[in-house]
Amino acid sequence: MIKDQVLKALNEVLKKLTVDNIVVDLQPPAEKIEIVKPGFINFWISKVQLTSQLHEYAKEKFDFSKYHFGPNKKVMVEFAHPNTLKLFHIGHLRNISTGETVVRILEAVGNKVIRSNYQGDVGLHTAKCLYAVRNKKLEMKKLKTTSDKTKFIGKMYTEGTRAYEVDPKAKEEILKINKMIYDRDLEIMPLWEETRKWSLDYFDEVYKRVYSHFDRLYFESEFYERGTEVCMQALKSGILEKSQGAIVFNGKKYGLDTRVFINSLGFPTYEGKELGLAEKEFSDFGELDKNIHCVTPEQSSFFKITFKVEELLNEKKYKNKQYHLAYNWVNLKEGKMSSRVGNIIEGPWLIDETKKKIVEKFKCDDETAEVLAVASVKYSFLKQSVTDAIAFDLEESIAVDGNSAPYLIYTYVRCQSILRRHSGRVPSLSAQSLARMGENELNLMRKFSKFPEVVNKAAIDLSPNDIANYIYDLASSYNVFYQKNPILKADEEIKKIRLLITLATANIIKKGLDLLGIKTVERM
RNA sequence: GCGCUCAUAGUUCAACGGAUAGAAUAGAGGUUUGCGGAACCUCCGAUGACAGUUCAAUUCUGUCUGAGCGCACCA
Repeated sequence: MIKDQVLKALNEVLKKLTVDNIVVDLQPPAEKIEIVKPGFINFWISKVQLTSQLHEYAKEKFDFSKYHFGPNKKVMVEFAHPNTLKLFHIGHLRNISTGETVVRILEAVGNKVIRSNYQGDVGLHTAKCLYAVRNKKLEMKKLKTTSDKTKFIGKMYTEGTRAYEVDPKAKEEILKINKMIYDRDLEIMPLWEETRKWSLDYFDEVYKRVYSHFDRLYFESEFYERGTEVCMQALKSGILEKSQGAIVFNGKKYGLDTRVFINSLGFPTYEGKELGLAEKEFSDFGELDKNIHCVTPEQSSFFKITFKVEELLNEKKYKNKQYHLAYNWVNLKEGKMSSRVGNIIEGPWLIDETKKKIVEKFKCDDETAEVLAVASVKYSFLKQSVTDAIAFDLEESIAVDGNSAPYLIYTYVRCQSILRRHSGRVPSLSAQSLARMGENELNLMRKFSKFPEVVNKAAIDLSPNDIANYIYDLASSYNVFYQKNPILKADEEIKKIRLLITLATANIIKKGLDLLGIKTVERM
């Protein structure tokens, strides 16, 4: 009974809409309006509107609506975060892919975005590695390439970690080295600096390979003095308190955990250093509306607390401006990666494997294979929600059909190929061609019109997978269209429409992939 | 013990209070020798359990089950 009444009511609404001529004023103008069970009014976008959009897209003009976090229109995205003397593994690869696309999406909706990267170059992990490196000066001299040096460091890190676990004497020694690094002891500094440089060179190669770069590299080693100072201030003003020889934040009254900022030896912990970092990040580039930290979810307690302390220190500067984008892990299907188990999958290695498979399957040249490999790997991460863990399967991640980057790029290349064959200019549509427009064409054009909405939603929700899923859906629809409708062999009026559609499809795929930080190729 | 995530076809993912729960992959079978078949089509197959809120629940709430993670001097 109620459902019937709803439909009746909607009919009244519809009548009213028509009577009041509201329909005429709709933007975009509606082609038709109809009532559908169980209670919807559907508005159909007019051909005129769709066609004008089609012309825009054919010219690569995309008008994304603006989205800002505040009046400065300025955002920092902090991502990548590899630690020196450790491997850049597939988790980092997901991180950097996510961070890079978030940057590009936020830029597309009108923000000035600063790319930053906070790297752990001090701490126990460095001490463990240097412990093993210390007596291998001769071996070090023989290492020439970045790749050799990286492998060497990886081996040393494993060795140091093992020694730390099984040999109490080694453990003691490593803790001593750790303190030496903090004290900038001249005995260890040259070694620390040299190996640190090796790591950073290696990271640079990776960044370049996946088309990322940073406006500022921050290092943990920069922040222990300033971090300590800020903690002391916070202690004075009662935000932090002393407890069992350490300086801590007591989170109880805020329903948060209690965490240590300065340990009982007087060293700042990760938390302590973070306060120094925040101060710097919020002043290096003027006023920020938002600082988005792209970091795994196990840090959520850590961020809740440091954000709280920062807010208590300076409400105006920090409140509601810090954001933890908890992108999730890449787990192996067999379980979690860990250096202890020795099942870490290195990022560049994964790209290499994918590349091999692409060369083998498609016989393409090295340059093309490289673009496709990076695209495949990035896309396999980005097509999923950032906040969900990925169950990583090597075979599947290097898959090149189905919902994959090669499929999207293939569709793009196919469009380009058609456009190349048609040497003439792609024309504008007349009223005559508008009349000849069929349902197949209109369906695709309706999909085009969603692109700006999707990008806007991706910006608001920080969800690049919306864009990935959208372009996949578009590519797939175009391929169906292509299968059923001849383009170059159609008669003149229809051919015009279909060429424009082909061009718009190619442009949207290219732009969409670009927002994901993925390159396209012209032939493959 | 307290807290935070998550649970959808065999598998990997979509669906952000609305319409017939979409894809990919795996499996089975196809595409009048057509602009790129790296494509396209058909079939097969799913909401962890029990309550509640709602005109309407995969979506919100509660309990349970299962998985992951975090809660004091690592990062």
